[in-house]
Amino acid sequence: MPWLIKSEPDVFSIHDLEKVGQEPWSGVRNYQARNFMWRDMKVGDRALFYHSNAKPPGIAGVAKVASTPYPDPTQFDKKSEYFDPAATEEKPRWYLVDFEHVTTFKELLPLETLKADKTLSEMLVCKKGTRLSITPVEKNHFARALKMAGCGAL
DNA sequence: GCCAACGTTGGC
DNA sequence: GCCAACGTTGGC
Repeated sequence: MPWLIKSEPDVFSIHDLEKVGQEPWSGVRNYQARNFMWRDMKVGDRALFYHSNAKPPGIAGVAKVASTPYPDPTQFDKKSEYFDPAATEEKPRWYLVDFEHVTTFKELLPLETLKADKTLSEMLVCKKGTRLSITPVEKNHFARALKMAGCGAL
């Protein structure tokens, strides 16, 4: 199943992912988003990489799931901003997967463009008040986004 | 910087 | 288990 993952480019952008190649998607502290990673994501699944809180916001490229889920190590790290005192190694609360870089779009596909598109405006990320950092994406939306970004099939 | 949307927390 | 208060997200 295709996905959309959000990241603030000031914190971690598609270019950062391209540089490191692969990255543990740590810091997700929302149960719904966690459940997607923990329960529904499969190795090889593609994800649109969305730049949020950016000027302009939009889809910046594509990543793919590169690991099975495992406990987010930052929940055990007292020095991390993502530390969760309620989580233990025996009973972790937060899980993550690794993402691997697939493609950086030549040009960002802006939110404004998505909203103006009949098909893509149906995506959750286009709807008002969708704060979820990970959302499932319909196959045809995924394909349409790639097409609009000038990428063929990946 | 504003504020609407919405998830989480905690008192009861 | 309700719900008000609070915190965060994220576009504008």
